[in-house]
Amino acid sequence: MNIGDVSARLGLPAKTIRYYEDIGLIKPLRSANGYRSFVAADVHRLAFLGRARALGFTIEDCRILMALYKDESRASADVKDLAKDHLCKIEAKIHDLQMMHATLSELVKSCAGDNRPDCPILSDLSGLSSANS
Amino acid sequence: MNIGDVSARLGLPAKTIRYYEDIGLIKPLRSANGYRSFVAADVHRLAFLGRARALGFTIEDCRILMALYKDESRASADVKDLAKDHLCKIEAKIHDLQMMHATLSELVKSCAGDNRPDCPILSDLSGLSSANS
DNA sequence: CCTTGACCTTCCCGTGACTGGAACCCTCAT
DNA sequence: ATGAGGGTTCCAGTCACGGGAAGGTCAAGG
Repeated sequence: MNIGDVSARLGLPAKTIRYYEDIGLIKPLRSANGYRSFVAADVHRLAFLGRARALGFTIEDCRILMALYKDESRASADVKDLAKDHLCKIEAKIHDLQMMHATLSELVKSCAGDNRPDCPILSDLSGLSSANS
Repeated sequence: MNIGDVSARLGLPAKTIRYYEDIGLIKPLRSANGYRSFVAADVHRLAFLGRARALGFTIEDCRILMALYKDESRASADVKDLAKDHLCKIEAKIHDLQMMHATLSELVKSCAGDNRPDCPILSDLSGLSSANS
């Protein structure tokens, strides 16, 4: 299989696949013409990568996860710890975003949104702690 | 005021302040010795920037927001539109993260986390759609 | 006067995970 | 022969800074 076929089958951009080879995550063989030649195992690794990335794991996490996957004597605790760690980071990000969302949606709600210049959003950003309530 | 004072007062790293000057967000004067010399207006702009960035606005959004702030004939609708747009992006990110969180926490929950190798997390990543239920 | 240490300056490289684009090669059909 | 549609490499850019080197400046202490 050429890179285009793999790309279409997995929904991963060819650029991304080349990048993954660059950083050593996959090592596809080459055809006589220099084209990358992907076998089933390569496709499987790429699919694994795609799913792990879709869950938000970093590339380095993926490297570790694939090593654990290959290691038949792994402890599932190691995998779980990695996943829990990642889960914490996700939770932290959600929390941060929810804080922003709360503040910003308050401001948006309180802004008239007409053609007059008065704007509580700008007032807040400029440091005027809405002293009109 | 020197950069260190401003940095301490606003909680913005000096590096960040220099970067903001680099990209034209602020234009502090220089003392005879070449040091940046911040006046109240600069500090105010930086504080504005700090708050906007804390709400997750991009630098380019900040540029627009500061222009709107300076423009006394602005329409608050323009500000509100920008903020609503940003709010949508935040909501999208939260949504994505919550999807990841849901999937991943299910997987974590179903993983024994002991010293045996069997691991539903790896099974899922490898493409085995948990066919044991 | 000299030194020390805390500031400040510029400049360049690195981050993460790609994406875009240029310049070129390979293959097949017309 | 020529064009379309693959593929290849390499370089630069993204975003918002952070790290660190090499060097100038300033106030205090010996």
